[in-house]
Amino acid sequence: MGPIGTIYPMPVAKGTSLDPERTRAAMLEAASVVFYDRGLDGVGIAELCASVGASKETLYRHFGSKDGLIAAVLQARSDRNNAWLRRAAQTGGDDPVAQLTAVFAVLGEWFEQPNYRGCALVNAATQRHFEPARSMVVQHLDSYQALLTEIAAAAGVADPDRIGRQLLMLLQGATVMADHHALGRVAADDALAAALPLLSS
Amino acid sequence: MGPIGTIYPMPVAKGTSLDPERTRAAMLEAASVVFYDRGLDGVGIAELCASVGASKETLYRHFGSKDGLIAAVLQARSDRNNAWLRRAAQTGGDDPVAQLTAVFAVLGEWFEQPNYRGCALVNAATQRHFEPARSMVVQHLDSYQALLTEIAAAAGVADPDRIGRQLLMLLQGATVMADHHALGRVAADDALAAALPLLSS
DNA sequence: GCTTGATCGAACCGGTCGGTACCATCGCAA
DNA sequence: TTGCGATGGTACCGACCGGTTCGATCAAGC
Repeated sequence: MGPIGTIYPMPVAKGTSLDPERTRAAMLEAASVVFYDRGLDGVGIAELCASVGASKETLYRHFGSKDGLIAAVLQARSDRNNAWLRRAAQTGGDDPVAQLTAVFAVLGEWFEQPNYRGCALVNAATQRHFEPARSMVVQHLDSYQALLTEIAAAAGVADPDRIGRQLLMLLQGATVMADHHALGRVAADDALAAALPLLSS
Repeated sequence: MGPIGTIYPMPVAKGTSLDPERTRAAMLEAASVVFYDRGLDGVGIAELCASVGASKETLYRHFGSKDGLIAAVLQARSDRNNAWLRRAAQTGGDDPVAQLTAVFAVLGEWFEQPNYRGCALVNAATQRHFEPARSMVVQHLDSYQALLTEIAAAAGVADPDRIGRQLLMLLQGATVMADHHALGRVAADDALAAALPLLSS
């Protein structure tokens, strides 16, 4: 594993303020990419700061600690992924089947990206045993489950909560298999095929 | 996280040979427990050796390196888990439905164990990026998938490979959800309920 | 009894990492 | 022009970790 490519080339030299928020966002984005790709413990603070052309002091002023940075990264990932899925579901209009199909369609696109490494939240909870990660992954999965339960309820199933859990199982199972096997879009297609009958129960 | 409890109290003092194989097995067992509970990087060689009353030199003579120890631990885990599932499936006799029901029944028991932390192989591949873990988790999932595909084929489904993948998705999804939520046996029951219709397709 | 091999315990080494401190620098506002 | 706040760069610290080495110890076989 080589060093990180410079994502946000800070143009100016030493004491430029530029914009604290932009610096913070650049750190967040770089950390998000590299933590996802190489793991939470696979990259040090020094290398991360060097990749964005910032100093460690600046990072610690913005995030307080590495755990603080990790928490911010995971929160941003969770928010973005949830927005992706909900926006996809909205493209399905009022039809629950179309909503679910759209959700698994974007999952399939995600699975085929070359840098796909599974769910960042679940991975983080596995890699680190500090509490923020544990609670954030639970909250993250709850958000997914809420969306799937809404779809199930709209389809008029007998037990929306149960169907929501089963749909989330298929989603998470496909996420894992697409990571370790090179299934790509096939994983999403298989999951959708197994999921659709659940909406008619 | 306190120190590791002594699992295999070496009774004798210094130069006892006792049995090299027993010493090796004790190290393997202790490492398996603590790696699963606290993560591959969450415990050091020194603490691990102290917990079994062995010296680092002995560990390195048996396993060569920490990665060698990890590989041995993962191989043992994979073999044991596969044996569990296959033995469970055999209790279902010739009935594919009974076989699948038995498989998810043992999964449910596993999920409810207080030290349950998800699939050790998948977790390991997430925590470390060295190749043995990557290839071993693929082989591990392939073994699961082979069993499930056999069951699907015995049920006479149209596309056993596809059904096998879908069953594995449910299994892995339940494994993840039982870890992060406190679902326990419910996860296995939900997964089985979603899996059974797949055998009639 | 002597040799051989396995073992423990402890010291040691080189490297890495998270985090802190200090200073020179720069933009910007007064 | 002056001062202030944010910054980059660098050195540093203490802790931990994987791995090696060495001497002392003990059991077993010849």
